[in-house]
Amino acid sequence: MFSKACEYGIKAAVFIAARSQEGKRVSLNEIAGEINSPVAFTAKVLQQLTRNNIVDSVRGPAGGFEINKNKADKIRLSKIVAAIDGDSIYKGCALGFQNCNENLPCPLHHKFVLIRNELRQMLETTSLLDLSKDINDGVTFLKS
Amino acid sequence: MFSKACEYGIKAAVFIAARSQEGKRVSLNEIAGEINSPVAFTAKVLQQLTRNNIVDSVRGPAGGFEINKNKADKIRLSKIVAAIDGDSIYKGCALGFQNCNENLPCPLHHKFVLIRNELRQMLETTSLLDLSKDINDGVTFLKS
DNA sequence: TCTATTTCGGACAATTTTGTCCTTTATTGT
DNA sequence: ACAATAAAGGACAAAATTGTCCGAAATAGA
Repeated sequence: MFSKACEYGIKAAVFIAARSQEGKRVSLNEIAGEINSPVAFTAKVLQQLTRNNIVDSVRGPAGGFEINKNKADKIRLSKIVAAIDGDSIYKGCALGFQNCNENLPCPLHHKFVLIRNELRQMLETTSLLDLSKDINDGVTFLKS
Repeated sequence: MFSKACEYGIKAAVFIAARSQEGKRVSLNEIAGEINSPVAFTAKVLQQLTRNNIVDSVRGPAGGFEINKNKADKIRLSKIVAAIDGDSIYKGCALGFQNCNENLPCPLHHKFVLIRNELRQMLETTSLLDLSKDINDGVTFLKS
């Protein structure tokens, strides 16, 4: 479904958002520890999120990553996924055709339309605020 | 979503099923030409399908691949996907956790359950016969 | 200013996926 | 038996993804 990079990206963003809601900035090491990901690789993913203005980074002592408290509700999952994996998972053809559509449908086109739209809907309506609340309420988890 | 190998596998299986419904056996070269895939790589994918008893192969002159006319309605898309990519796309966690469930849900678990079930439902109910009919009726296509 | 901390960024390495080439094996027709 | 055809299978190559390492740049505090 999602690439490893994207999985880490989503987990990291959710964790950063959760801590940011509580007014706390988190470091790369904290993040990697919390989401159980390779530190250096996670750093690369975080760079992508930073360049895409999804998270803000601060260098130096007591630096780290954060997400503006008031912006978490405006950052949708689709933005994170698009920044790392592109939007083909929720916009593209199931069989990889570039120009699959109602007029030139692939064998799965009609069967897949509903699923893709539902996935798209989910990604485009779910915000980091939603997800971070669940984490802070202890009803969802970033580790197994 | 699906790997390239799986995309080729689905396309190839649909094409073989379509031709088999018309009593025709098809060669590797015909298949690769029809679905626009690299010949040698497609051969590997077809081997996987053959080993999994999804298609039958016949060597020698006038040989090729076929799918028993009466079995096409019993072969579900899920079987093909599972043979090539495994079942994690329609059974696994969106964030890659091995033990994500109602008791230990990842941040996306509840939002993803519906989508995954719908995908699973689609893959487990769609047969090669269904898909091959559309091809033979000229309402869906294997090439762009 | 100096040091410690932390992200940034480039280069590199390992692994997986994708793709190629060539030999072997089976089968058919002559 | 022989030649031609087509899949099977092994070895290898290229590309993409995942992951590591290390020095540079920025920043805060002493």
